[in-house]
Amino acid sequence: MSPAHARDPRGSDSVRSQHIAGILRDEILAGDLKPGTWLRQDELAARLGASRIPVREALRILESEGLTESFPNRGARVPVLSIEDVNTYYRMRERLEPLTLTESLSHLSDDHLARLERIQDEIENQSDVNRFLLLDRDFHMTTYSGCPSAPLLAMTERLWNSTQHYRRAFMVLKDPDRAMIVNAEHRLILDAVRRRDPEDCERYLAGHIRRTRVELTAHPELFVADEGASGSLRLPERTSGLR
Amino acid sequence: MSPAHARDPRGSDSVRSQHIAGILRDEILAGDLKPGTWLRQDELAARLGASRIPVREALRILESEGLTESFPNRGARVPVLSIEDVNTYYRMRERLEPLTLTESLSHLSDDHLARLERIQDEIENQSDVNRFLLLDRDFHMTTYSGCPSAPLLAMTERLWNSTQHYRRAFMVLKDPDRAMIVNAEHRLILDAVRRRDPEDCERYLAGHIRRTRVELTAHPELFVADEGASGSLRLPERTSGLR
DNA sequence: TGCCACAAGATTGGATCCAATAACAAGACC
DNA sequence: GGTCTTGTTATTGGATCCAATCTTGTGGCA
Repeated sequence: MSPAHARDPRGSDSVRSQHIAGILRDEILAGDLKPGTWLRQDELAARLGASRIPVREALRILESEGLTESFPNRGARVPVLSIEDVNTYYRMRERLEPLTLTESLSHLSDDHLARLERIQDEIENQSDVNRFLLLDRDFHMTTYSGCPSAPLLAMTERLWNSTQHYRRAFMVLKDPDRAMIVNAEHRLILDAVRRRDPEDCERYLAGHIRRTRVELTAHPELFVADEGASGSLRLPERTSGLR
Repeated sequence: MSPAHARDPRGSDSVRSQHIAGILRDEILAGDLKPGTWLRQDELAARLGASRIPVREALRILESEGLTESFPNRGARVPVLSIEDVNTYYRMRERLEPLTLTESLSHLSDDHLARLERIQDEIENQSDVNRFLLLDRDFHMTTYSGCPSAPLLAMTERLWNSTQHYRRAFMVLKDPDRAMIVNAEHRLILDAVRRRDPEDCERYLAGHIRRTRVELTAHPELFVADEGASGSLRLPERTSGLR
């Protein structure tokens, strides 16, 4: 995965705000910017050598991807999720991603399958946490890559992005059996994909996500009460009523 | 539903960009701004009496809600959805909204139930298309209003917003049986909600959405090939690979 | 001591001006 | 005649400055 700020200058990154969004996206997903971190426009502008305008735009772009949240007159930060939030995100994933996968299924080429095989092989032959996170994401996204619906793909990616930090926090808790279980699940999914069997795809993918959710939410210590990062501040009350 | 631009000036609309976003949101959902319409920053700034900066921000806000889409150096427009897009949005709804409803179920008060009863009564005693669209949305959103998860609620609302225009276009095709069917479905959902029965809630809600999808996508004439509105322009190729 | 008013600093929001890019049209060259 | 090039115009993107808002610290007062 090439870092966004190293792409072809004539790509969509020729627009400064998208370039900045790419850098911040990488930093958030890599864990350099943790939940609760406030993203000051001044600071970012200085650090990235631009004015605050493209930084503002970038923060909006990231907000639309679920990677930041912003409060009027108060700024933007990396969202802090409660254990309930993460639980719900995973429940959403359990329902949505099987759809993404079945929509993708008939469009996957043999090249895709070969690539999946390679990725899974590598997953089984390494043990670095960050490497696993990258490969795992790559594995699933490759199974989804045939999905012809851009909105469905975007939503899927958004759900992954939003929970990335907690997935990482969970992974550092070593568990001797986990690798074996994950690999078994991946192999079953890969086999169902190879057979183009939508029912088994849904079954094993939903199971994979569900089991991860159950394990993840069994560790409440991964979720700080709320902002311990910087600035104690009353969060705006939740807009409950949908207007 | 009070129009956004008439809210308390000390509300979140005290920020100009959100005020503008509110106005445009209403205009898009009301059908005044149709799919394919380009949203020129200059024009909007002049019409709404502001500079282009808050307009830009507003367009980003709307983009994060799925109500507009923007292309670098080319501007923003109301998205034009193909019949496949709408089909997929509805499939997403079939999976997600039953979850929203079951999450909401245990938090719904008797007041909510009384309100649902009133809304459904009114739905059955009127025949105006726009009034129906408002009431129908109100009915479903009220059933969801107990959902404690803000992201899930936001995603649900987003899916509704994105397909609003096509729902309206469908409604103007008169069908003598439709009202009866919709009312029967709503009554079953309402009953299941009253009984706090998550299984029946899921069943009847999923059926309701699915039947609507099937009927809607049986009318390909509702979906123009692509932009017939203004400006023929090559759309940027879809970013297929998810990086 | 506890609490409210008020002022100073920090931070975001908005307006204006300028630069960069894209769509469009006219003309040169083959 | 067709295609490539080259200005022109419309439109978006970015920089700088100023205004509005929020946070925080200080002091008065009961």
